[in-house]
Amino acid sequence: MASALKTFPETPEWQTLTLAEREALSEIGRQRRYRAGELIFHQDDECCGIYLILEGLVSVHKNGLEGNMVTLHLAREGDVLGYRPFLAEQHHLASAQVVRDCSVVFFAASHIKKILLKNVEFGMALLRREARELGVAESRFQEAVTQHLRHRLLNLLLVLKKHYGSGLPNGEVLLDLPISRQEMASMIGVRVETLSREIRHLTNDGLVEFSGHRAWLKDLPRIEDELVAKVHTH
Amino acid sequence: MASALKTFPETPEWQTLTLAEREALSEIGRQRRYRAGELIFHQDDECCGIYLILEGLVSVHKNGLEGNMVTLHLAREGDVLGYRPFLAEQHHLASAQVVRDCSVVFFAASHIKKILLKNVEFGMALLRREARELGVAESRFQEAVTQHLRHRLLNLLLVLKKHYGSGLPNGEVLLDLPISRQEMASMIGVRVETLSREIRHLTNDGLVEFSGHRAWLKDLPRIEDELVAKVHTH
DNA sequence: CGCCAGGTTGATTTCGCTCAAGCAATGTGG
DNA sequence: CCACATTGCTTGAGCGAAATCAACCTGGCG
Repeated sequence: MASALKTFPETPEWQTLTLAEREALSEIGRQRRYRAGELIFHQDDECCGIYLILEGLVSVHKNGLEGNMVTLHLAREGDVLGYRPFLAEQHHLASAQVVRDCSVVFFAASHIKKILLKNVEFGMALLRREARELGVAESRFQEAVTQHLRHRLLNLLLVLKKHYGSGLPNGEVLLDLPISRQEMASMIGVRVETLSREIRHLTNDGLVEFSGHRAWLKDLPRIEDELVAKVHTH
Repeated sequence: MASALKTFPETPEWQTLTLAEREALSEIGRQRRYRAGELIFHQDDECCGIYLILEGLVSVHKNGLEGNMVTLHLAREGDVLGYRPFLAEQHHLASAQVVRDCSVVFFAASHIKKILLKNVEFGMALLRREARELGVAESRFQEAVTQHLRHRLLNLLLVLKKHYGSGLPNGEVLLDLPISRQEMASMIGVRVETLSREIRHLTNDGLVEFSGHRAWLKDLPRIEDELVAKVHTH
């Protein structure tokens, strides 16, 4: 299965691998496809290895005890799933559900561990990656607890802009949202209805415009202003 | 400064160190004392190394743009501060403020990095530690966003119980709270007044009793029940 | 003794949730 | 092709939880 060889993404972690290691991984990686809606793994499942997404989109979410769900990540082409429980030697603490059809390669934990023990650079890269992820998680906690919905939504839009936004000639930005309102809501920890209302408010304020899964950021400077200055002009 | 040698805590990370490495660290570790209220490092400072707490208590908190503060950790004897920014190669994203007088050893980043590159087991232990921390952070986000104050407060009390609780003969638990209401409130992301009220509610329900910095968990079974079953009997 | 920080309480407001309905787009079976 | 479900999104009314603002304790401590 040499085809997988050239598919390793250009991330710091994979770049630390030697040619031999890449070839070995290509041999043992099990590739398969998932359709939208399928679960790649489920919360509380044992973690048997990691998943490299070659193509598609996956949402990683966490369920509370009474069905309360929160989305932790959107994982796309080039992203790796399940490395946290693998490194923590824990069961999965979240579920991975396919949003758009996926092609995924699975690497068994034992193989990755072997590389980790031999290739110090690989471990260092993972340490860095994890540490940054932890920083993001802590910021998100801070934001969830201190910031209003409006702020969190604007923030989410800017995050989505990175991957799904394209600049228009007039300076506005077009977002091709890959996810439903439900998913958006659960990323910032609110109900769908509340999200819907807040979108209306932003629209009324002339900051954005929504139509289905398309969104325009009409006034990027003002959006960014609000996020840093937090000047409420109501 | 061989005195520091025997002070390495019995955590998985330090246990991976060889005798030679411990001795080397003891040589280069700079020990000093901090008084309550002092800052060990400040958000946005450059991260120059890590801090091992030999004694005392430190609160790690993060400030938003408009003075909104959230407490991320309480670090005690044996805990390490600043390893996240060190591994992430970022500036500090939080401040560390002394709650109770501390004795702290500082290790410069370059020395730790040297060990990391030589001792794979040390790196693996850190990977595991970080990954678990990340799991905690994600759970906290989930909890902050989906759970009510009451739930979060009960949870906090059980967390504090681990280090500051002592069982009484009658089955109750006595907590010697090391922190102020302000600090408690900022750990669960609410205002002090709101915390105060919730404490009263819990007291009225016969679950706890508070007096200054002492708290009794009067009915542990019911507290634990509420946390898993989430049966609201109001 | 008065001061002051930390803590509590009360009144009011605001934000987001719940419950319920409506609506548009899509699918499905007769 | 139409009648009818289904699904995703929006809107409204009312409610409840926590924030805000303000006053008031309380216990150390100079």
